[in-house]
Amino acid sequence: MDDDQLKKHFEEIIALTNDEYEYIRSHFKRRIIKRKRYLLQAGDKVTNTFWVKKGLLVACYHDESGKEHVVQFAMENWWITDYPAYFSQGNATLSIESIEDCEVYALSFDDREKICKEFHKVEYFFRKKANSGYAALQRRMLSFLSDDIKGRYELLLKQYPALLQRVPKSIVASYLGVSRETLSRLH
Amino acid sequence: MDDDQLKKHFEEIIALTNDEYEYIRSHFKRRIIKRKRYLLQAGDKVTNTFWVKKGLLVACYHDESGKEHVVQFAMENWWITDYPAYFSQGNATLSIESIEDCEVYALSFDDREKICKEFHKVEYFFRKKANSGYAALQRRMLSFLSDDIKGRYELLLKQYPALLQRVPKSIVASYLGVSRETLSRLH
DNA sequence: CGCGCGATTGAGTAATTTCAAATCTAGTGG
DNA sequence: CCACTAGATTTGAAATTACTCAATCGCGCG
Repeated sequence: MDDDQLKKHFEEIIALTNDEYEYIRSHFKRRIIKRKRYLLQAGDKVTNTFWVKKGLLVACYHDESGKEHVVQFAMENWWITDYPAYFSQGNATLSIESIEDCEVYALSFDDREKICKEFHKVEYFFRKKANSGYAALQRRMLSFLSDDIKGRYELLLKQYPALLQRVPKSIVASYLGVSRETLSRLH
Repeated sequence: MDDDQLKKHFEEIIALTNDEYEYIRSHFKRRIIKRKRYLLQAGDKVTNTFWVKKGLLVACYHDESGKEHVVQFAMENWWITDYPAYFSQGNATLSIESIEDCEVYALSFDDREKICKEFHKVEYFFRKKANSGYAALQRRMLSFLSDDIKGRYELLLKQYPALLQRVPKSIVASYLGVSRETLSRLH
């Protein structure tokens, strides 16, 4: 019914027997969404985090004036949700929108805590994920502090060249914290 | 010889027997540093993360032009290191400097992994810490994307009022990503 | 062919930076 | 108690950068 891409994803960090994997897998709910749909909307209670099997999504914040600010991308094998809301089991500040048709696997907060309790190595897996996510976000933060727009764009280009092929420039601009016109004038 | 502030810190998240705590505690090395000293310098191999018992420090990046960019603060009960370098056991891009006289406890990467392996609940503790750190950093990132300088300053003021009493404004300005002159002109 | 969306370009405006100078403040020694 | 100094903060003015708004361009698709 489904290939073992999720299994491979876990096995990049921890070893799993088939039984263990099947058990873990049973806590995920498959979700198919079309391009340009909301997986999560600001205000919703955030119960799930999503592992992306296929497709591309963005987490963004809509400010009072209606402007959209891109907080996070997620493509294949990345995880996405409104983390501050997820961890505190509160309501979303962010929205998550699909840029392409997507296949994602939802894992609820409670189930995540449950499988972390049940398997020490799953706890380890998510600790490692959290650590690398933090490191990546800190690099982005540092780039905001010390690079000009061109430098930020080039870092993104270097780190995720594939992403820029798939995301409209206006959304890239928002991720970089500049207007689309300014991004367009870089060269 | 030392009070149990570190124990209390762990016990905000997990329960520990005295023996367990003493064992965990034995992996930390106490380090005293005076104001305006480097705990870590760019280029050093990063082996430790530091829990702050007393004092205040900043992690900052010195760019080619010599400008200083503040990536992180740490005061009592916070943790600080150059995380990207620590997790990859590489060399520091950041420096860590004390703003006040400090007492910190160093935990090496290897020891951290060791006690995480030995105690499931310690793994849990550090996963929770990583999660809340990530959420906080994402809030800061979002503030950079969607707030103007005044908004960013007010958020910092709201979240960490005590911090602003202890940190020179020029360093706060750097943390906010603006020149000290601009911060000074806010009112 | 024409529509619609994304990307680019132009021009004027607003915000921030830089550099320089002035002011304030806490600590020190007379 | 006062003068002095070093460091931090504030203020001023010019230069730079990015923004906004508007118009145009380019391209894929019905």
